[in-house]
Amino acid sequence: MWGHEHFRMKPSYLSRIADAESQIRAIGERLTQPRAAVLAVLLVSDHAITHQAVASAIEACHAIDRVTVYRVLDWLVEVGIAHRIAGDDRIRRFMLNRELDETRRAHAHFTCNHCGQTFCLNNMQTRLNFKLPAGFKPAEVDLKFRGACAHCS
Amino acid sequence: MWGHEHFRMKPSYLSRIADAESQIRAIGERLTQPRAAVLAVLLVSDHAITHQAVASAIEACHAIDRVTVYRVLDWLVEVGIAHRIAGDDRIRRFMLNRELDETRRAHAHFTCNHCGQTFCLNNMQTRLNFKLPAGFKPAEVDLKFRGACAHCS
DNA sequence: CACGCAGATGCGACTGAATTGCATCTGCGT
DNA sequence: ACGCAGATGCAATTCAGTCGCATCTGCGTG
Repeated sequence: MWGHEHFRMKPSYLSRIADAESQIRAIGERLTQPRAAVLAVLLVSDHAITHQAVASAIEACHAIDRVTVYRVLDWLVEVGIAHRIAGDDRIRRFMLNRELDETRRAHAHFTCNHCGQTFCLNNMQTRLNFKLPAGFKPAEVDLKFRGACAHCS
Repeated sequence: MWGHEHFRMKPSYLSRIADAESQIRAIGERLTQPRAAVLAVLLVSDHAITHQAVASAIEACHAIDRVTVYRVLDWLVEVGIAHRIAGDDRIRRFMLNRELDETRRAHAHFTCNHCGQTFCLNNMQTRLNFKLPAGFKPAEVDLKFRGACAHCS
């Protein structure tokens, strides 16, 4: 039920290395091979993936250190290219930001109880009118669904 | 900034041991000393607390095994007395269910970026009208806020 | 009230995600 | 081509949570 994180990830991320490189250059950050590889892996994934999945995908082609993958993922979050999702299983998943400033605004994620995948619902039409207790000032909102995804239901 | 999980927890949970015991008996479950102690700790906490915080609170009075605390917390969730909150820091926090059937319905939590505490906003008036992509069938909804809490803002 | 046992506890060892320290290497501006 | 700030690789470590197993105990039964 779990553990098949990448079955909907295209066979290779190599085709997107060039895209990744130009995206990194575009924001004026230092371009390195690990950074391009990690970003390329995220580019070909349509759902949030774990550090493990990223590392495995790259290791199929190049040797790369696990720690470097951790650091590059953190860096991608830092520079605003990707965001991190804290799962109930204590494993962090990463996904590209499709919209500008997505990190600071409201997120919506859907985790499938069957295939275990986490999707990012950025195109969702949501209006939540909440009334927080007095004094509570939210900076970020994270809306998380659990259930059956479109492929498993 | 982090690490002071219990500053708003009353000095001792011992005054609530009796309450805890009767609550456990009321649901027809086996009453043991660790179960009463863990439940009593949750009873005196107004926010979600970690396994660590529960264990420390009890160890100040009785000796108790870390693993037992884990098992009792899981058991409390299982029987519907408490619920678990997955934090961004990969640490699970536990809190009593104030309303019946709270576990299955929508949750709302607020994590303060200043004091690190997680509050349960069960009295929140929220109506979220969301339109998920076709085929996605949510079973649970979890709404998480991050920002400044009433005491830190 | 003693007995028996299912199930709870205690203890030690283990897992696996994530982090840290440090030596080495490399992208990139000069 | 050169130099160095910052990125990488590697080994060791941390820490929440889990597992296996021996022992103990709550509680129903005779």
